[in-house]
Amino acid sequence: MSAEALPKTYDPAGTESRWQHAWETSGAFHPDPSAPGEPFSVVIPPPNVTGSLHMGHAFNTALIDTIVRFQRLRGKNVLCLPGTDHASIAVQTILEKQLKAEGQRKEDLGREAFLEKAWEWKAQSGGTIVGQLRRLGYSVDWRRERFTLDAGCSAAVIEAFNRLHEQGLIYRGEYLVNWCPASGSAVSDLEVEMKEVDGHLWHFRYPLSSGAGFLEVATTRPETLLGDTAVAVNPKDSRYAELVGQTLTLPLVGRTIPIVADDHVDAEFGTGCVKVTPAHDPNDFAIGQRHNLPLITVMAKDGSMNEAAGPFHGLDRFEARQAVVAAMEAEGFLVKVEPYRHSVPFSDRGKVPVEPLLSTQWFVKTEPLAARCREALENFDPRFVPERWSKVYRDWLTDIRDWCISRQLWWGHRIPAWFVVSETGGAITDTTPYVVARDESEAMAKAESIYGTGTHAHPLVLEQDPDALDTWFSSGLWPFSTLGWPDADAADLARWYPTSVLVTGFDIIFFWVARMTMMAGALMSAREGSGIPWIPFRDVYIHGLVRDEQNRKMSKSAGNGIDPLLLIERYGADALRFALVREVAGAGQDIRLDYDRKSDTSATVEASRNFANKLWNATRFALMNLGGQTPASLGEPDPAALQLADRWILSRLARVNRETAERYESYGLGEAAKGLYEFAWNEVCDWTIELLKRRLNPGDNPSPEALADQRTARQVLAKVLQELLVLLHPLMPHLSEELWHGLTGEPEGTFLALQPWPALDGAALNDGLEAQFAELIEAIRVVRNLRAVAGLKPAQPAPVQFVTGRGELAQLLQEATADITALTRAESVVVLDPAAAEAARGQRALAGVCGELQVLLPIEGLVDLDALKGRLDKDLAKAEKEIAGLAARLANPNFAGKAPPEVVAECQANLAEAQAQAELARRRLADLGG
RNA sequence: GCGCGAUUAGCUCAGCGGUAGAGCGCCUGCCUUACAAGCAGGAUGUCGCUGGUUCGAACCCGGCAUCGCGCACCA
Repeated sequence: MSAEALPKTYDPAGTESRWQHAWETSGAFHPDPSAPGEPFSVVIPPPNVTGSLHMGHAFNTALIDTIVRFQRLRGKNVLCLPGTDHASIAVQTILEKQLKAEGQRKEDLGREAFLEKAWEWKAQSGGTIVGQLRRLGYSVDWRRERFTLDAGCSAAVIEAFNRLHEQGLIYRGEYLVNWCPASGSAVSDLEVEMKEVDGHLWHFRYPLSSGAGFLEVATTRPETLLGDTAVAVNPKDSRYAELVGQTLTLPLVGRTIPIVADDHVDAEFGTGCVKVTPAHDPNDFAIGQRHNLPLITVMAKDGSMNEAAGPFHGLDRFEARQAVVAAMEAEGFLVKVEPYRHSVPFSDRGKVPVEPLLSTQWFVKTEPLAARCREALENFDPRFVPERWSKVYRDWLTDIRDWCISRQLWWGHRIPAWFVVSETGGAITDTTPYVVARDESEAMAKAESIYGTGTHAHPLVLEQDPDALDTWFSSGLWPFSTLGWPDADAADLARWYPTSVLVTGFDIIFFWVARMTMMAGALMSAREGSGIPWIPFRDVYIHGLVRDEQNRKMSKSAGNGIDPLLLIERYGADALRFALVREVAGAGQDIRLDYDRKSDTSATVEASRNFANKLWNATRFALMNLGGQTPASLGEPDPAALQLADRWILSRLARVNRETAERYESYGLGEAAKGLYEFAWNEVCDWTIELLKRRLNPGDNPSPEALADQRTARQVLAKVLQELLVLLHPLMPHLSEELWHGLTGEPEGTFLALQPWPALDGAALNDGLEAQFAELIEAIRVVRNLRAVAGLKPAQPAPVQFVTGRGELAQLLQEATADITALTRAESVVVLDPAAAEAARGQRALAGVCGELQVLLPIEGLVDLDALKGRLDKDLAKAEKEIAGLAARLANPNFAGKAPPEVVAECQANLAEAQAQAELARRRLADLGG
């Protein structure tokens, strides 16, 4: 690319798609497991195929891609593996909704046709998502793309289920589960959300069987009284002590139920009597177990009342509630109704209250697995970043309940269990025997070994469990199923397991992180003897959520999501990525992305776009000034030829190189982004380029010295820019790739993405020089400020005088005279010692002080006296304020006595300087007055 | 109820023991041949409140307040 061909503003659209295409077709991110380099691997959290990606995914993507691109530059053998998740319940909900709109039910289609539709949906949604990920510039290996329901992942699920079952970690049984009537399936505890709702507390009287009165109970769910099998009181409650053991007659039903004593009951709450419905409430279930109470289920799986509900049979649970209350009132059992605000469990997906329902389901026995994970955590395995999330993880793994993994859904992994239905008259019942196997023939073999081969008239008949597995069961295998497990010899698995880091939001620590570690504990710990860790990732980097301008979590369901593509089209993928990463700071907090919904604009992303444009123009400047040369053809600058500004920026470059690498390495991504932004914009563009301009353009008939210096300036500019582009590449991959090619002239088949991280030039680091240069910058700023105060036109030259008694500073200014002239439009630059300045006293001049330096602009006749005085007054006030503070501190004997000597010394030095400043300002003011 | 986080400039957020910072916004002046998506200059804060530790606290410790989140949950 030539300088002339470069437009003045950066247009991301074409550039980004071109490099995305080039990277992918060249296989740049398709690693070879046998290639050299320390392995570094990440499996991406697979997005659900429920439509399209939102800003949260873009955020996650930006973070992961920054990390893996950095590691690639560091020479690691990097695998970043993409994929999507089948999201069993979510997708099925979507599809059923679609069917409903067409007046159909999934049963009308049948399982096979329904699954066909689901796969069609997957193809469409998955395609959209993959397109979005590509558009972000994700440097993943698309050739290894996976889907949780693909053949490999499915084989892994079957194997995992079998092994866990063999280990006794999976069992089937009848328990109270969270039943979602909307989706007609059991869900896990994690898929239940407690919501505060305004309800009622109904107080009912239950008559004692003896006829000697009543007990009063209160409930938020009157319909469940039909299934009551006891009333409980606290054993220490003297009011009811003698009633324990007696019985009541359950109203409407007429059943005789006992009064039991149980610690769970809070005597202080309400009347101290609790109706007990073991088949419809988890606490009551526990009470029922302790007291051997019968379980009476009064509700069907669709949320309606069943036969056991007698006259209420067929009513929906909420209709039944009203009907039961009415009946109770009619019979005189209703005491009162109070408004009552309480928590109700809702199904995450179905958006309806879940029903605790007795049901036969498959479970994972979690405690042994959780214990193993807790133990590993003692050794910081995995290591959470920020560390505080490890406590959240550990707490959840403590007192964990068994995990219900079966779902009455079609879309998902069908449970690899076969019922021997010939033993139970051809139907699957709760007592039908079953075998767990890898496939039907293995199941048959297993069944035959137990039940015999059957007879011709009564053959052994198997039927696979119709239910599917919880999606998170397969997601839990993701870090190893994607690498080839259960094939123990899989090259990818051998090379890249355990993965290096898992990057995900704190909202799925339980869903995913903990499930993955538990699954790995059961399935990968066999490798323990080999010395390879089984925990599926070394680090877990937890990030926050993207929130909208009103601080709400961005989500599709809330309708406040922002389509990342909208911002990408407007500002470019790099700008969006940079904006997202730059907002990340500190300890995994949420980030707020400002966004104007009316205009679809974002000031934050726009600022990043402007930064991209700044880099574009800096490179454009270089191309116009390197005389057609490249960094390689120019070569490294000769250290002996370097000027002050050269040595400064090279020192800064080396420091930024080191800092940036450290920040990328330690997940300080936001800091890395901010640091590079400041370095590039302020130090490279505002100072270095401005300082180099003069030397890059030596004018007509330049001297040999000027030509040599031009070459040095070109070398410095080329080196700084090229290195900066590498450091920025993880954050702005497309732009940096484009500019790097422009700068280096490398052919398309070579990629910045695969270059080595620039070696740290330790010799260039120079603290003293950087401090000195900061003084020079300050001096120039003071001059510019004085000019602005005086109202000088920018183009108008003015003489500049510096006064300082510090020889070293004087020498620095002397050396930089040409630079100062260029950057301050100085007519002349003179450096005086205080004695010489004394002789020149009385001249009309603008004066300013900075540190031990006095800056004078003697511009007779042009001076606005008031402005001049104002400036000096300001300087004086500032110095006096500082003097007051420092003097007070030093006057405190405790300070001198207890503070570290270097702090005291610094304080004294600062005081002396402030006093000198104040003195200078006073004398100048006096001069003006006279 | 238990736990976690936040509270700093108009906005979004850094800073986490030694005299308060950035970006955006705002004010002033500039189309200076890299960039007006820009350049130069400037203003802006009892660092939530309250005790304590310390020579010294935005920073450490105790309490309180407000907001947010997670877990648990009493019918």
